Amino acid sequence: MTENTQQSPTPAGAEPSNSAHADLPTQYVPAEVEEKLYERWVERGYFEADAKSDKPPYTIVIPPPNVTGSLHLGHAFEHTLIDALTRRKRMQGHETLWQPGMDHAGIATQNVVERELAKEGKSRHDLGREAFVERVWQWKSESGGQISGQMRRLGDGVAWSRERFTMDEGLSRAVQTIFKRLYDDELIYRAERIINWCPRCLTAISDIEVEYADQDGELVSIRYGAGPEDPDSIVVATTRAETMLGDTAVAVHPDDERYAHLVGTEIELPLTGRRIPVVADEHVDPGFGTGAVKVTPAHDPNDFEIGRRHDLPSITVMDEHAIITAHGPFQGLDRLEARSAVVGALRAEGRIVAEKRPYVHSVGHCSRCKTTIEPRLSMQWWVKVGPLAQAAGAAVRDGRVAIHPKEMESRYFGWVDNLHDWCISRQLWWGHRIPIWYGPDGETVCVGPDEEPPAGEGWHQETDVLDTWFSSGLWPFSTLGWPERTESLEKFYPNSALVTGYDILFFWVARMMMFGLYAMDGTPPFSEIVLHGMVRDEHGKKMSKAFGNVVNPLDWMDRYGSDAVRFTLARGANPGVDVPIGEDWVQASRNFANKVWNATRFALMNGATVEGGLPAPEELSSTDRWILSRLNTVVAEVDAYYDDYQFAKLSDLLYHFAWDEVFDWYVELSKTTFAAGGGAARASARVLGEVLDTTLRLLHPVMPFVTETLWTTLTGGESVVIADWPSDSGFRDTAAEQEIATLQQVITEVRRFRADQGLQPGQRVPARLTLEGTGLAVHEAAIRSLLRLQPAGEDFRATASLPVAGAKVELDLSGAIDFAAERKRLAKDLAAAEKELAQTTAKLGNEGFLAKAPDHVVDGIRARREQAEADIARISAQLEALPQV
RNA sequence: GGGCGCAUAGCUCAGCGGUAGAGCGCUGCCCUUACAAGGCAGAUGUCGGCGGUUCGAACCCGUCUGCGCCCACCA
Repeated sequence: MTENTQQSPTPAGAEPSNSAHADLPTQYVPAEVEEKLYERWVERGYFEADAKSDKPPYTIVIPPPNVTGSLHLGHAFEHTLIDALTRRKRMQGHETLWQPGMDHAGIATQNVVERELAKEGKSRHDLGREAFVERVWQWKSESGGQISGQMRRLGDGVAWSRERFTMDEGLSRAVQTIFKRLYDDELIYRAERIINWCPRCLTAISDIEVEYADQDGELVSIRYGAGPEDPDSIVVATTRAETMLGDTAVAVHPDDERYAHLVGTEIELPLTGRRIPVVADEHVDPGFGTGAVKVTPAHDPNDFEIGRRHDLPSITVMDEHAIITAHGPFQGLDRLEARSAVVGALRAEGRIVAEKRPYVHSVGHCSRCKTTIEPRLSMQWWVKVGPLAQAAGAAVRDGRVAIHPKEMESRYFGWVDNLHDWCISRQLWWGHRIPIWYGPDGETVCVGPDEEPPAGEGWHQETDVLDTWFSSGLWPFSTLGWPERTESLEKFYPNSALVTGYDILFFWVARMMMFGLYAMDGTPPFSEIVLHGMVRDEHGKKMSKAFGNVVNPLDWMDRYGSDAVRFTLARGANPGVDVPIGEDWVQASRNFANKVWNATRFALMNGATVEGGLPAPEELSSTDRWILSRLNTVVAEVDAYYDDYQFAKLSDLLYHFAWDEVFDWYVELSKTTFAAGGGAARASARVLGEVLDTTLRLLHPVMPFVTETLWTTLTGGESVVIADWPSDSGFRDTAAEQEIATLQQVITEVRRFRADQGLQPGQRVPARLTLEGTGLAVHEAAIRSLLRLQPAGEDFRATASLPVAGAKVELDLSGAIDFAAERKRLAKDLAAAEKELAQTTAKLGNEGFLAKAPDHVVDGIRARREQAEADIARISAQLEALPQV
């Protein structure tokens, strides 16, 4: 962009000036303006939020991206929505905060840095904890900038001065504070349980970090007992044969008569020489398999519960790498090697009585590295979620928090109502270290943020860190300074809306609800939860590296501009539904941006202005009144869509209003007015200025860059970022709307005729217009211009007559006309109209319909019948007007 | 095993009780002095199948088929 965006506007009443558009090239080139505009916005502080402001607050926090990552189209999509919401609210006069920041993303980040180390042939253990963490910080400082750079490219209007990181000192303090409070309230505790263990990441993970997938396995049935001849042997089935090394019982249902005599006895566990008890437990389904279950308390969550009920020992047979530790021939084998080795050994003993393979069952995998999860008995820290989850459910049930789209509520309730305690400890080095200190005599002390850890011999801090979602759960208030009661916290908490993908409803949203309600004395963290879908490719397929359909948004932004990418994403954003996106569609959006650009250029060339008040309606042409009436309707509709988070609807509406109505009709109709000059031209120039000014402001939240360039050029205003959001003036002119609709009908019909006749679009045709009684007389010049009609000369000889909507257009086609084709076409139209007439007449003769249908429907049918009658008359007249061949 | 959702034009999707829509794609004509990244005109659908409710169903109910997603201690 050049300096002239800062020029003062065309003076009121001046002749159309060419100065403003002089430097606007004929095509919009995003790369030339976007970066400069963004830097200007930031320099001027438009995106900063003032806690002291007396404007009403509007707050949205960024779903913090992983520091090590880079933005993908999903982020671009999410940011487009958030940015659009906040930009609109800013224009509406709110003190707007779009809180930026990033997440330390515990496991994910640690994995990335470990991979880097692996390239150097090192492991984190070679560095040691301290050096490793230092290395991660270094990595963070290198890659964190990448994301903010991408956000700038996107045009994200975030308050950069407030950028936060979940491992910041302040946020760490928030973590420590809430941990301490939860601990003191006995909502955090330590317990030994079966947890989901990732043998690759070497840490516990929570239930929702496990992804289940159907997988082929082998179900083997094993005879426990003295041997095949033993009448009291019991057959059990398993897909994880290696765990039998840790079996400490066989369980049967208490009512199962087949096994009743064995309950309380002991049975031989093959391969081990051990004898294990047979217990009766309700959990066993007597109808499944043989009705008997092997029990491995140390390696299966169900078995753990059974073991607890029957006071069974737990025998751990695998280490943290899932290598067999049990003494014997299997020691040192990996779990899969052990599985086949155990089955082989059992088979050799004749103890395998049945095998079923493939046997499809659901297997859990680490969501971070896809390694098969190994249930493992271990000591971990837990959040007792009962009371927290109940409050989180209640806040939505009683309407304090709304979920959009509403269908997602059932998922939310299903989760918070059936939540198991949350395992929050991770055996990682990157993260918030749990503020617990253990004493020499087994004491446990939770250390608050301002407290000194216990000193002295034998005290040491817990080595585990917290689940990364523990800190992101505090994000809506930790970023505002909590636990301090800062001005920002007072001003911007609760947040207004929370915009994020439905995929992290449980991971993040539910946790924020729980922590927000708990930490902020029952005030939910936000009042609206807006869940968007996932970005997919143009065929609706998930984007993934494996499919090779991953798109780098920067690539598209480079080629088509940020506005095009944003507009495409917004236009696909139906609530809660996945959004497919393809390059063709981005091109279409780029074309739209270019269209807006050129329409504004045209307007400027014709003196469009925003100076002075709008002329009174009675001083305006019906064309002007029509577009102003439509404009205000659109303003109201866009507002309604925004309030309902209907981004696709509002984008589509603006696209069609701008392109179809303003550019293709209003601008075209106004060309003759501008050409004629005078008062009417000045009035239209003012109206066009008004329409563009408003349309650009309406478009700005979804297309910030092109609208900024054009709006400042058009209005001379400082920036559309801080312009007022348009409001519906209430002006409506249905008569003008009707008149223009008729005008459009006439023009379309004649154009159709011309096209059917093979007349070249630019070819001038002598014509006589009869417009009396149609109300269209004032539009004669425009009609002639749009239809390329010349005045009828002395030798005028009409060869085609088109009566349309009461108007009559006689064309002198000098014999070039294809009457047969036209007759055929009109006959087809006539048949359609007659069918319509028959249908509507039948309907109006239906007593049930008349009795039960609402008035407006009946009136609608009447109108259709009248229209059909009119069409028949019109087409008949056209047919008659055709010369007989 | 439980729950939710989706099947509408070639593709991707709106519409969710009263004449079947959009974008892209497609066909024809045009560089009509803002824009060919454009203009004008046009073609295209037994709204997944079968029943039912209704004066009227793409829309409501039932059912079948095919997909997708979420949840679950599927030994």
